[in-house]
Amino acid sequence: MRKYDFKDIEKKWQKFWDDNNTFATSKDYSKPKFYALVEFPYPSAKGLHVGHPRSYTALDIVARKRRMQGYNVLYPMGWDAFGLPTENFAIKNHIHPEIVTRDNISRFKQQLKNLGLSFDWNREVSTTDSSYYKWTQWIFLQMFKKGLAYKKEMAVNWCTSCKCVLANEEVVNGKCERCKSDVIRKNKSQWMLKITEYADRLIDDLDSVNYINPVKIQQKNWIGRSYGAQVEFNTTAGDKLEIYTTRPDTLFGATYMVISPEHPLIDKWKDNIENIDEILAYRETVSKKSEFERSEMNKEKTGVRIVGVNGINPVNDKEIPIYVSDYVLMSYGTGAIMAVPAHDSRDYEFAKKFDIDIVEVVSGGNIEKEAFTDCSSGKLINSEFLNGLTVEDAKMKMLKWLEKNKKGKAQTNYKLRDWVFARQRYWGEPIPIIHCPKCGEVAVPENELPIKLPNVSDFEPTENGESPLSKIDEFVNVKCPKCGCDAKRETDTMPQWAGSSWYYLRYCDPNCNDALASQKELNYWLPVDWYNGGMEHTTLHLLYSRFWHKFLYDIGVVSTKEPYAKRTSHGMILGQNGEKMSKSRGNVVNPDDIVNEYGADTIRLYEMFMGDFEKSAPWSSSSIKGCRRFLDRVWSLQDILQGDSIRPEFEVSLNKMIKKVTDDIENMKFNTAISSMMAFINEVYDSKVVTKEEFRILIILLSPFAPHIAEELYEVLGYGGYVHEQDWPNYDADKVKDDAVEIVIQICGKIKSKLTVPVDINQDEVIKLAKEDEKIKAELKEKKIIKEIYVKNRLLNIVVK
RNA sequence: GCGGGCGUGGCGGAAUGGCAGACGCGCUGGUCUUAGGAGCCAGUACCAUUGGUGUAAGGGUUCAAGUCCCUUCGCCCGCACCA
Repeated sequence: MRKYDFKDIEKKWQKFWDDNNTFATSKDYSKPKFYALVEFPYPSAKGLHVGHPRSYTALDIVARKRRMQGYNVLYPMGWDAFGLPTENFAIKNHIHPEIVTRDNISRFKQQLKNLGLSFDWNREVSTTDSSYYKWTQWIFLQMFKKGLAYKKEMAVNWCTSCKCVLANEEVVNGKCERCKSDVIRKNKSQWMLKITEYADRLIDDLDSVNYINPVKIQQKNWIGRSYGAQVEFNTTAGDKLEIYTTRPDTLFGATYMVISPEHPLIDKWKDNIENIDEILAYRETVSKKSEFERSEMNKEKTGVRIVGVNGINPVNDKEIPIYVSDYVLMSYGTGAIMAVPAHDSRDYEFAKKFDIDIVEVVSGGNIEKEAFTDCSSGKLINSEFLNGLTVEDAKMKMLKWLEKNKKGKAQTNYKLRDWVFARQRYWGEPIPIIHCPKCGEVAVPENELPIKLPNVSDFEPTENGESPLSKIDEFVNVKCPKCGCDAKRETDTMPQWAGSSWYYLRYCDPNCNDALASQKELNYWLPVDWYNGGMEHTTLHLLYSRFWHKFLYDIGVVSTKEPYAKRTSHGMILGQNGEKMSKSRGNVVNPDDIVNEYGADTIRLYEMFMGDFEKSAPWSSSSIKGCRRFLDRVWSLQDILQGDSIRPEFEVSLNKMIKKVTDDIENMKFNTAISSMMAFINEVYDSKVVTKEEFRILIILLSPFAPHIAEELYEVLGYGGYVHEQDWPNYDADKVKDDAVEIVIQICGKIKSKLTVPVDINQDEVIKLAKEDEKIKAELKEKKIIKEIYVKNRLLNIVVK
């Protein structure tokens, strides 16, 4: 037998698959389809991370298995290639981002090919190709036409280093998610997408998809729907002050009000407010705090009472003070609240500090000590017509009262904000809009798409924060498509999330010229059957792409309400020391090195074996040797090959292995699938023989995990054909059971003895046999049997006194 | 603070409420070898003498709990005053 030369073997089969287009998606639409999707990578200059293959190998295994089970499988790959790091790299090194992107893609592609992943490379897409972003722009135009894309002057998150607007989601602890620089607030007119219009559907339709639970929960929390009431309070200044509350039942307990420092009524009341200087000074201090400081400050509440204007509680006409405090946000609800210190912990803290009345209106807590916020127990008190009701009933009754007396109405609010959809950068999709002095914002005619990025040498952001595109006159100056007069092109570009919001649609028909993909292909392939990706994309990419899909559904482009039928998530791979891999920690593992030293099959196997797929796991350079050793042992089975058919005494373990591997792949329990194959070959080695058919089944089961060695062995052993063409083995349900089983005999739940009995024997026989057992006899002596519990093929528990 | 998850040998991790520690790493001993950082074989939770104890700690449900319920502690992730 020749040595297991993984380098030759892997090179040989990778070339074979490439030359023969082995994994090209079939056009045979009569077959059942299976669309497997993994998040396409951002091709950074750093190259592939060992985390990438974890996700890609997992669905590669599923895809390969499904092909062998007769499905028409689409398993594509592409590049999410617009984005800041490439642009910053380009600026620093004076290389055009297009060239940087091209080089990075070719490196990534080679690295992926070295892993033997069965992607259909004929369907490769890149978000930076103009034939691709033509359709990104097209989707934007459809949103613009439906009023979902709009411009708005607003305070935006401004990264001082990137010189760029960030979405709320991209700001982490007041710092830019990418470069960690300070983020400040800046007023700017920005393109926005009205994702809030889809908030309800983005929550409610989660019921129709098979996502792992944490993903559903995170999406729901992010959207943050709450049901409550909008209530009008009169003020002594005459103006009405609107507040939002989720606890209309506690209105009788409202002892003061709070408005946000940015609230416009402050300016209106300038002349009524006796301490206006103090209020404006407070507003000034607050505005100077960065978002980060503001959240750091949340230990101690601050605020100032407005002297000269009071609010009037609509339910009892009592005058109550109004405060200004930064614990109320202008961006949520109405920017004003009624404060019920007895039943809200923030209001409680504030009231204690400013010595404001605390009126208990729900019994059951101890308001001397803390706010009572529990809604499930307690009855209303001190609340006139609500007294004695539960919180739920009181809410309903108060809502009716408010509506009847025209003091308020039911109102649903969301934490979700509209999506800031513009970046003042070069390396992104140009927004296809023209600003005309007469017609305003005008859509670029669809036949002029794509609006290509002009090829320039200077892509540094401008000092005033405008996009570098604004410096290019021939790009900027155009005629208005409507009236023909001189107009200017929009120079902002789209955020990185744009291209990744619909890439799974393009894979269905990547070369389509007259639509983002043809109806026929979309109808056949949608929805994605299984989408795996990281938890870090749950609130950004996943939400955005669901939003775009729903919009495309509404305008008739796609026929499913949801893009992804199933969403799973892989855990992170940590460094050897259990910390996140990073250059600064010096714990980065380069997949190329592992492929070189151990081979692609070994790294694939190891990443699937290292632990629970959904949990993070530290890299171990010694554990990986065990996986390599296993492949060596599989290879060496050739030494003990003897005989043809499956030996009768191996029927059971073979069928058990088939069942285990088959089921475990579907449940993403790749680690135990592999361990069952390890256990099988250990058993085979103990018998010193493997037969041709036993070996063949093992090779087929192993092939999705370690495809190169499997192809090679299949060929070398002369089974005929290729392993990837074989049918996935079925197990025989009758043969996954042993003839005899070992049954545990317990006395009062403690194991006292074990019996080997024929499978499926009945309770009476087991009890009879147990009572003949010497150890059990001794245990039962002078004891009274109270109860006998028999679990078939497992145990007998005798309870005695 | 809120939401989610987790806590099992020296390590990664297995266990439809039914034999805790599968499988792998590491370690120990043996074997083959000029050699072994290769291979193969055996052993490997803890305490002790038959036997007993063990799944973060404590309590509960059950004939039976790593698994279900309650309390506490610790770690990880997400969100940060969302009224």
